[in-house]
Amino acid sequence: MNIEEQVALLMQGTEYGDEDLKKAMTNELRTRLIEAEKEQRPLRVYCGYDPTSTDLHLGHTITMRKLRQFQDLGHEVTFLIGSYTALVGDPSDKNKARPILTQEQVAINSETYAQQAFRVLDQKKTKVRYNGEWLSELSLLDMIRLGQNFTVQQFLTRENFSKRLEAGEPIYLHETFYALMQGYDAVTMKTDVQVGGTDQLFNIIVAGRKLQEALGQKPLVGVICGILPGTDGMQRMSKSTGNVIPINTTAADMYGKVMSVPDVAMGKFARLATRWLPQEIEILEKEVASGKLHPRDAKMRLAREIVSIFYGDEDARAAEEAFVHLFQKKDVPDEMPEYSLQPGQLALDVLVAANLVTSKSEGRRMFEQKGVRLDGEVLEKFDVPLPHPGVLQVGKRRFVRVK
RNA sequence: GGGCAGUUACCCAAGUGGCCAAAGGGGACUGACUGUAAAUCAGUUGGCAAAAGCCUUCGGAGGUUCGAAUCCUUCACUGCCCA
Repeated sequence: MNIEEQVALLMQGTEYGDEDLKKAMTNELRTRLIEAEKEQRPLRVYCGYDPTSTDLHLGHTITMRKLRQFQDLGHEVTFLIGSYTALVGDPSDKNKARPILTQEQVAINSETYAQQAFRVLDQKKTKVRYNGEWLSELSLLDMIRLGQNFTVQQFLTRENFSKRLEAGEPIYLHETFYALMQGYDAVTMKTDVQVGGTDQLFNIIVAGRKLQEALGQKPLVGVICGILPGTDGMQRMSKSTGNVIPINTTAADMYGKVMSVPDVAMGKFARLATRWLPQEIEILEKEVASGKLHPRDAKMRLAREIVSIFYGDEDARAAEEAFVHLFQKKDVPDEMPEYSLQPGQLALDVLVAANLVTSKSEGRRMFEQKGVRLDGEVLEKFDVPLPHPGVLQVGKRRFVRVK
């Protein structure tokens, strides 16, 4: 791949909210790549992760995908675990009381986190480090010195803070430390390129670069990945909005969840979550735009690609088959939880006992709304015993095999 | 430290003694239509109950009242202004 192609790939899916900044970063990246090639050395690339949660979803993996691209081009990638920054909490997800993690928790979380990450990253080529390594060494005086490089105004112009200021929401002092700590990470590792999400724009572009410059290093290139929307296609994928595609699920579930993503978000998924090259995506989009390819079929390719990243080609193919079987041919899935019917058990009670609904009231509503089916037949009555064993379905996607 | 305002269901938000399980919006769910897409339409959205109804919920605790989300006391949290 020539340098221009590399730049195109590495900048794919990035978002800076400012064309000039994007241009500047693109140019700097190009320069760095040329330099590295000349000097025969890999670029030092990193992205930091706070191991606050252990359930990774697709949204978490977009920066990993970006790291992987660098890896594949021969650069040196560090998977930095924010063992210390996790204690502070990123201001970008405010208003949640964040439990202070103990060292053990951080260790455990990091372990599972990394495990899931290595489905995207090449484990052999990845350095794993913890920022507690150097951050715990900082004295108060060191911290003050770092702080001397920044003004309160710089922080207040940050959208995240200015919005809250305007809305009269709290901004805690410690939240400003977070950026400093991250900047210090970049300095310590003599970073060439830092990858992060748009929520990290400030931390990377302002804090990291400025601090490196102040301490005599060449400021890093920030590669800011765009936000992956969730299954609703609009909002950022996050657990709290309930629109996530988890990593630790089944191939079939993942396939289905990708299929439920609205068409408009397909481009973002393709650019952020697949191994596809810029030209390939372009061709795909053209075919859809010209009507040559049905959007559904394009999405099926997308779903298959994403599933195959995490579960391999074989499982991805099987997931696709199951999907066609289930939704396009309106069949029932092969695998589903089972429930043993108690003699004389009322239909409503079966729903509750089999965890198809969370309360009897909800169950009643489902009956009233004709959302309950037994072997494909709508059940009307809930206060009678379940007529016979079979596949019990609530809504479109909740199934239990009653025996 | 002082003054003022606020805390309502998943989220935003109305409600200032009974007609309040609590308006409206968003989200979510169900049904129709479809490609598990979008858009649209109809409905549901605390729990128990077939229903009438009963129970729990408006930041926490206590009180006034026949009756409290609404009034009083106190505690906690947040914002604004002053220091």
